[in-house]
Amino acid sequence: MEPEQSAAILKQLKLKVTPRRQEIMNCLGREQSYLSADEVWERIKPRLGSIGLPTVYRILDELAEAGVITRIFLSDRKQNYFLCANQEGHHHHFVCESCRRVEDVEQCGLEGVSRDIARRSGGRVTSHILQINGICGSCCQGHAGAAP
Amino acid sequence: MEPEQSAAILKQLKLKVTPRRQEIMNCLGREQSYLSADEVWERIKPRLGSIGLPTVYRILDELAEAGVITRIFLSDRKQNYFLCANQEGHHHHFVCESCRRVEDVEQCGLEGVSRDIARRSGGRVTSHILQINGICGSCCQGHAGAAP
DNA sequence: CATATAAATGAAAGTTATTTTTATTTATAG
DNA sequence: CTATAAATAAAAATAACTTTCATTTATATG
Repeated sequence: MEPEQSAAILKQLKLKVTPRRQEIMNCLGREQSYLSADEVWERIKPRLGSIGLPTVYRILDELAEAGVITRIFLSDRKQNYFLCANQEGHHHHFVCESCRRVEDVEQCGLEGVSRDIARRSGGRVTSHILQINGICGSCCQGHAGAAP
Repeated sequence: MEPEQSAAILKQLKLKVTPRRQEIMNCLGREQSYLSADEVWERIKPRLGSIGLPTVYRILDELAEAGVITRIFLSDRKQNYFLCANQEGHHHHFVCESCRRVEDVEQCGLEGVSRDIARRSGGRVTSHILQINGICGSCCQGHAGAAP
């Protein structure tokens, strides 16, 4: 992720463009997989001299609330975050349980569900969580049958 | 949930049929909304005389892993659990952000996604998380516009 | 450019959900 | 009934995450 892009995203969110925020976005943007708050911290510390862990938590939470980064749900309770190169258009993610790589899943098909809920019960849909888990192509080939 | 049903479910999972496990399933089965481990603990303590909190955590985790109960994802990091009366057929849940009630969502439409991933990248889908959040019908009517 | 101000961050301490460990108890197969 | 493997209690530990408040910094405005 280019510095200009992260700056633009932050400005759009009415957040100040600070080195910490940009560095966190750059760090996640370099990865094709998700990272925990702790992992982000370890990676950006040398680049910034120093940064407090609460700052990392705060920024990750802000960006996730704003929808810039995606929370990845795993069986351990830790929160993990992924910054998708594709910042446009509603889509979801396929998460490889073996190598942690995240791929886009274009198909969503939840517009129909929202309509159904509204029609059936008079309710209103505000958000949804969709995450596909599995073994990615290269992991399937690399060690066929090694899936958990 | 009837005692016979919980016993049958536990036997099918090769888990011992213990009073603690049954009481936890009964407790969740009585609710139309999700509960945290702590809430389950408070509710079953008087019925069992005493039970340790780690036991509650262990049993909830077992049942969730087995797919008998569903983890509900909220913005606070706490784990919450829901036991669906409908134990047959693949489906998902609509969670009311206002009253915590959980309703079934029959439509899923993820079979196509699995096929797509397999075709496009050679990957394999093992599971998926889908949760619809919103305001349920009665909350919408009860206090129209009171949604967060 | 200078500066006022609201937002952002650091540092340290605190909170709490969740887990681990080990000894004891209990469900169940035979 | 009895053996045994699984389940539970109790207490302590862990670690993810938050809070607080003093200090610093980005940025709007003159």
